[in-house]
Amino acid sequence: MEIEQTLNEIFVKLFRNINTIEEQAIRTEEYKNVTTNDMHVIEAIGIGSPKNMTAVAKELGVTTGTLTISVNSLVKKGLADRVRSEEDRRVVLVSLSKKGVKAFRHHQRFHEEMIEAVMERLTEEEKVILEKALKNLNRFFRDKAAE
Amino acid sequence: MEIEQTLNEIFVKLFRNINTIEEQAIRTEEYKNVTTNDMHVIEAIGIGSPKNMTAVAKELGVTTGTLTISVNSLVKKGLADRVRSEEDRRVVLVSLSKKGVKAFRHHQRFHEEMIEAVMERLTEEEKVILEKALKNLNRFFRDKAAE
DNA sequence: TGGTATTTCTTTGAAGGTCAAATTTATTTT
DNA sequence: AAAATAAATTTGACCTTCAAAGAAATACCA
Repeated sequence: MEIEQTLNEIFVKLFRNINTIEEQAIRTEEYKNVTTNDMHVIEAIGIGSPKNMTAVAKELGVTTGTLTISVNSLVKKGLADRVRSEEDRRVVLVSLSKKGVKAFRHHQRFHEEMIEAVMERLTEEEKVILEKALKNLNRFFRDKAAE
Repeated sequence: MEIEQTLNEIFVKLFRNINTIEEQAIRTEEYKNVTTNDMHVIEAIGIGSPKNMTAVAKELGVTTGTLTISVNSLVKKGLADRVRSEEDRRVVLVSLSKKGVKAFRHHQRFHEEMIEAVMERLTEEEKVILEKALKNLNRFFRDKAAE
């Protein structure tokens, strides 16, 4: 009972504030004008080879129309480059600029820190249990989404 | 290494999709026009005695201007009632309507289901470990917010 | 008491993010 | 070549948010 209560409180806080929390982590001096959405799009573009709009939109689960607007923002801020494909001139390829890659790595560090914080003072055995619980959570979300 | 990787993937998904996930859970036939934000405000108003705008805004971490707009939406949808206080006529008291209370309980069930899903196949000992990890996460967020 | 300050809430203006539907441009199919 | 399909952008509408300004009521104090 006690634990269910604690879990519930944590989830409520998490759901309610997750955007704000992440936003605060992102908006340091250097990345003052980078929004959470910008950062999510940066993550989805990634540091590999350029991707077309449809692929990125699909990964993010947004329409391409929405992604167009997001990428406009990134390009305006100098975080991403947008190039028409030579093979198929309908296709637009997006990739991170130098500055974008830097932002990507910065955000990766935030994730790493978060994971370290969660793992803090957990033994290997305990980590395995945590993983199991989180996989349950993931499955719950997948099932919910499929409903 | 393996576990860190899994955790990272789960967190990325969680951060990116948490709103969508919750939205999908909320928007069943009966609550088609209830947004995630509506639901968060409903949670903050709660089923106890009426609350004034400032208190609810503070709990949600938004400005009172924002809350005014949110409450407009709830009132328009018949989910909340808004009454001027008799003691202090500057104060506006908001409370859930019958329909609002019903929505509140509906969302509570979503939380319960989620927690059940996470707890699935965890022993009591394992639950304690999960709680420990989530408290770490909570502390991390609190520290980040305070920075 | 009467005027100033403070408090509570709402309004306004601006900016992001989102979608569905319409449009444009390019490629594929027939 | 014409029609169908595909990729991306544009448009119009809605929701959420904030900061700043405004309105109304209460508190303070001289």
